[in-house]
Amino acid sequence: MISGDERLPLYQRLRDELSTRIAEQHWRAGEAIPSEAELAKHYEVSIGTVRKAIDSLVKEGMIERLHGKGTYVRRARFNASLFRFFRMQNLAGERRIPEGRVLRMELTEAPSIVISNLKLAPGTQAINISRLRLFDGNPMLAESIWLPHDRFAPLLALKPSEFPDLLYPMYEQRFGQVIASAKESLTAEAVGPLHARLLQIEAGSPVMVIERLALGFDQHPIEWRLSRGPASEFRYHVEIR
Amino acid sequence: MISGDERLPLYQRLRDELSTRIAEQHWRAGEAIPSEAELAKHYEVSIGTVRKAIDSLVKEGMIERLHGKGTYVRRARFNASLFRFFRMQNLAGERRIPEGRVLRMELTEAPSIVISNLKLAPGTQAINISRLRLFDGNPMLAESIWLPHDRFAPLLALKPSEFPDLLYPMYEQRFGQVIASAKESLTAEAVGPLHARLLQIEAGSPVMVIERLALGFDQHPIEWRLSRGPASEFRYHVEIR
DNA sequence: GAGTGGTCTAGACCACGGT
DNA sequence: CCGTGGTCTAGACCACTCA
Repeated sequence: MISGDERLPLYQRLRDELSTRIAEQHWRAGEAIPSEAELAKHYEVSIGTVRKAIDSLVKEGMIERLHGKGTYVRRARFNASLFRFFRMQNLAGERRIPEGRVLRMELTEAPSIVISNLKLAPGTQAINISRLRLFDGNPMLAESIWLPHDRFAPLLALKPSEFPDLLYPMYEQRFGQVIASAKESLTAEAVGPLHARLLQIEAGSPVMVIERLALGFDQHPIEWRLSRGPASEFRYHVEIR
Repeated sequence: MISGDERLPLYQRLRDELSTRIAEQHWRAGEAIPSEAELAKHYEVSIGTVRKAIDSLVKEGMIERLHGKGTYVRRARFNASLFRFFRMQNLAGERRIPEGRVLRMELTEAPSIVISNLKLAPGTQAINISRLRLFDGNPMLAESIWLPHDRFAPLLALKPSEFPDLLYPMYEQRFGQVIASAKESLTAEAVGPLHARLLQIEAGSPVMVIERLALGFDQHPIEWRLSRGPASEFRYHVEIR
């Protein structure tokens, strides 16, 4: 027996049910969910219906099938996504993780664009982190990261040197905040004096501007960041169908 | 009876079979393919297998299901894709088609980047079109379009004023070249003197550079174009999962 | 009402991963 | 060997479109 709107198809209600369970961390990231046969028996539906529900969750990237082993809740895997931006300069096409250097962190009143993106109440304070990403000591990206205070308060106790290069795994381990998807938007602009200095490029030269809103499984906003990098180092690829 | 590698699953061989038929224009764009029941009978497979094959073609965007009507071969619908780049400045979020003004067309030796993208033999000549796209008379995009001579030779007889605003429908109607997908890549740069003049912007201001390789159903390259537009007018959106 | 795609079932058999 | 997901079948019934 599955709850939910009776008018919806069974496999969709089952999809919602499983999706909710995963979002609630009933099954954790990296763990296997019950087998298809078990789910079919428990929810009293045919195995074909279970497969259809699971199919859609796989397509959404929430879970992962491993033939002969089971169906697993996916771990956050955003590490690679950032690399879509970087021009692969290394001959081997290496995917090195850029060094992350935190310049400043403060609790401050959130500007309106952060308020609306993180869905905060007007006048709320939020955590703002300024960070530089570097390859071989060369600045590649200047990031301004905004986090809601209520979910990330303990973060303020950290020293800049204690931040890891990749933040999302830390969000998951220390705060239980799993990034499931993100929306990005890209523009370019002539660099201003502040970022020209940070990125060590000539004032007025073109920079790519990347806005990213990172969301949890239940679509609630977790982090908003604005990044700038020298345009010459960026190339973004898309396939249109 | 379905041909193809016996080791591949049935539904995948059926997918390939249907895909080939569509690419060969056995069923034309806009027409319906046979019903699921008919296909199941003809190929002597169960209807579930037919549905799985059709599912994957739908996901690829080659065909489209219309409940109660049939399954149709998709028409090229690239008109909308270009708009992903434009900042919607109109309050209503209108999707107007920008005017296309052909500045120059010539048959000339293809540069190496065109050779490799269009898979031409070295030293081959190709058709090059310079075109400006405008909104309300304001230049938005300067395009340099490259086409293989063998497929598009009759195009050279056209006068600049005879070109339509949208080229892909013309490719389809006059040359039987259907654009099925495209690969794009985005960068930004400081504008050079030539494009500054064309786009009527200040020399050195940032422009978005969009490279697009347009492909047919069988993945052969049909058109390569390089477009530049003022960065302030562009915003590109992506969802990462 | 005839014909289409959409949902759902119950079960057989295969391919793969571990023990 | 067992348990997992992957393929495939044959058929019932529903929802939608159009004449």
